[in-house]
Amino acid sequence: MKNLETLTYDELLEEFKKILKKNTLKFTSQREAILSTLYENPQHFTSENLYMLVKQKHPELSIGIATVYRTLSLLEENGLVSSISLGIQGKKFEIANKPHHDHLICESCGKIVEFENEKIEDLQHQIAKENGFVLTDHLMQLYGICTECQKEQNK
Amino acid sequence: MKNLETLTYDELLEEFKKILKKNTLKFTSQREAILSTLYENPQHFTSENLYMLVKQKHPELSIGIATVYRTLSLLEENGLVSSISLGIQGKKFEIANKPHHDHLICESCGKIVEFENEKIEDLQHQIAKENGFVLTDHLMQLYGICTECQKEQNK
DNA sequence: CTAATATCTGAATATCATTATCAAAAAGGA
DNA sequence: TCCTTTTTGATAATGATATTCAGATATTAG
Repeated sequence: MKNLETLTYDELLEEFKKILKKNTLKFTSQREAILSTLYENPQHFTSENLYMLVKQKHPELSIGIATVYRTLSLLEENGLVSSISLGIQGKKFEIANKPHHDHLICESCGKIVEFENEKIEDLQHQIAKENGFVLTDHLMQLYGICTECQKEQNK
Repeated sequence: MKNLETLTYDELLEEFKKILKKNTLKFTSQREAILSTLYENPQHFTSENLYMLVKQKHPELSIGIATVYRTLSLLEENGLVSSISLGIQGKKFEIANKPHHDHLICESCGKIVEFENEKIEDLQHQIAKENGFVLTDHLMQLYGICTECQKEQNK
């Protein structure tokens, strides 16, 4: 698979069709609507939020929440979408056509800032190695209070 | 509060009683059974696992799953217990009387190795600062395949 | 293009972990 | 000990996600 970071929507769509074909799955208008909505809105969505936006953007289609869940799982299994678990706030999804990054999350307003840090990645590999693990993935979330919410608290 | 890392069980119990008193809560045998089970078994428990172990260790007590959930929340709010969210595998709890650490998790067998790395912690604070955040907490989980499971796969 | 077949869909229902409710029991202060 | 408040376990409620199923749709062979 090409590096997802550089994909245009058409290329992403081709990637998706290739995956579908490989798994004997069908290309449907619901699946495309979900993919295009994710591509056009590179934010973090809950399943419910995405469901509502897809319905709004594609009023001509009938679409059910179950299809959104099914398609998100499919996309995530195949690396086109990534997710983060936010405890009480639930699970959020985003399109995976951007460089790897981690998340800095405001505990007050829920704002998510993306960042990436190569030094930390290197250290993570080193730690895994020291413990005899082959590293396959990682999750790093920093929690804090953003500038705006700090001001809010001082009022 | 004293540094939890150095606490004996009796000291931990005193800490707990102090917290209860401060919040006008009562010291009950169920609450003590949960705390002592966590102290004597410094592993990672799901609520369900802990519930079963407490029942087994204290057959003389009647104990309900709801009480386990309630007590874990209480302990976590007061820093005596910490938790990690493991996606599909659910939420796991452990007693917080050890140094801060993060987790390296085997995706094959579920084994959890604890580690701590000061350099990463420093970098995390730096990242938060660069983005105007005051850091309150963080979550770092490394996923991989442990030595044993690597051997297993090569059989 | 058409027919045949497998996959998909939405709606409804089921599931599973966690939380809320409530009446009876226990704790702890006077 | 008594009285008030909190706690408890059982059960019901909740909410997010998964499953079921019959009708709709996509793909493929011809």
